[in-house]
Amino acid sequence: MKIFGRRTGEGIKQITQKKEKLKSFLKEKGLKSTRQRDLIASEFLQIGEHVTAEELYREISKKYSDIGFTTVYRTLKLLNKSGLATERVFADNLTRYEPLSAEDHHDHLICIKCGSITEFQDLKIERLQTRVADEFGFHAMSHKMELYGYCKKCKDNA
Amino acid sequence: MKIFGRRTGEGIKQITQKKEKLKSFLKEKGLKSTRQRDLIASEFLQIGEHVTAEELYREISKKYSDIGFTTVYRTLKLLNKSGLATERVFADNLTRYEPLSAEDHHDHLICIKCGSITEFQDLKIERLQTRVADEFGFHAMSHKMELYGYCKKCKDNA
DNA sequence: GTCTAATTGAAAATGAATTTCAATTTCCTT
DNA sequence: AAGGAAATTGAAATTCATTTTCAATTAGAC
Ligand SMILES: [Mn+2]
Ligand SMILES: [Mn+2]
Ligand SMILES: [Zn+2]
Ligand SMILES: [Zn+2]
Repeated sequence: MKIFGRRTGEGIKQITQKKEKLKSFLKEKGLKSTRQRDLIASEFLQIGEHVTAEELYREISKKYSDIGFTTVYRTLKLLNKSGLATERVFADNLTRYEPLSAEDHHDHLICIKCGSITEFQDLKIERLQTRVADEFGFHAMSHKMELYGYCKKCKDNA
Repeated sequence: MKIFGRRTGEGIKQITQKKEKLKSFLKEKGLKSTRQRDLIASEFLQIGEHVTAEELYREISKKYSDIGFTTVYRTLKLLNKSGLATERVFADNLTRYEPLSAEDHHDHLICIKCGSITEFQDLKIERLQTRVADEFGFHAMSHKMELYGYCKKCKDNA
């Protein structure tokens, strides 16, 4: 099993690279590069966590009070379409976004006490999932797997 | 892997048994048995599928036009609390309910074309999930696993 | 610089889930 | 079998995240 460490915001070079990718995407689609999109993307990539539009908006507001919630919301949708972010909905039913590169599929452990989110990847499980699908003649395109419980910290403080 | 066939509504005896269980639950909690709760529970158990409150309400309305949506909604919550139903939220973000006995945990294959839902249970995967959790010092209480893709029928008709 | 189409932000709309409240019903007590 | 307290019901109102609308602004092609 490949263990993901805690997500730290990405390095400056990866951020620059991703922002280039966004620019290409925009040009390609006849969309425009704007100050807002640029700032929102930067902040989003820097945070690097699973954030809601609301959370990201509050963060951005501190520095740029002229950027509206709607634009943050729309930019996250855009990042999603461009492949730079994924939408995730966990048990609290809020839509969160996280930066994503094409390759790094992973699943989540979610603490029901403190809300912390840990990422993991387990190829054995992935293979078994494919096998299950096959047995039903089902062609799986994606999956969702989340484990809910108490994280190490919360378990120990109990 | 234990394969679940298509859910057919449950047998009359199991339904009766579950309705008894509901009655005990109500009495135990100081709640009341009512005509509405009885009819809603019956219909729900008979349908036996993953239904939304809205869907169940529409079904019930056909026979009993005096039963309101709110009561259906509240009764499903009640069935959930009493352990007779589980709440499930799939990718469409609607809350669905399905009859559940204490023992039969299972996960789902969901067709992104026709919406059909297939149930499966795979102990190997379950064990691996526990192992993943352990590696993180995480105490898993529950999990959610859904595979999205094309069911056999939709795949073949493509 | 001009022009057109895209973008922005505030406000309004949507829609599922939940709550409120007055009228009704259950069922425990006499 | 009444009486009465407490729970239930159904319609309507509310909540809350998400999404859409629209008039004003802006990007960027020419
Ligand atoms: Mn993640
Ligand atoms: Mn199921
Ligand atoms: Zn925790
Ligand atoms: Zn299908």
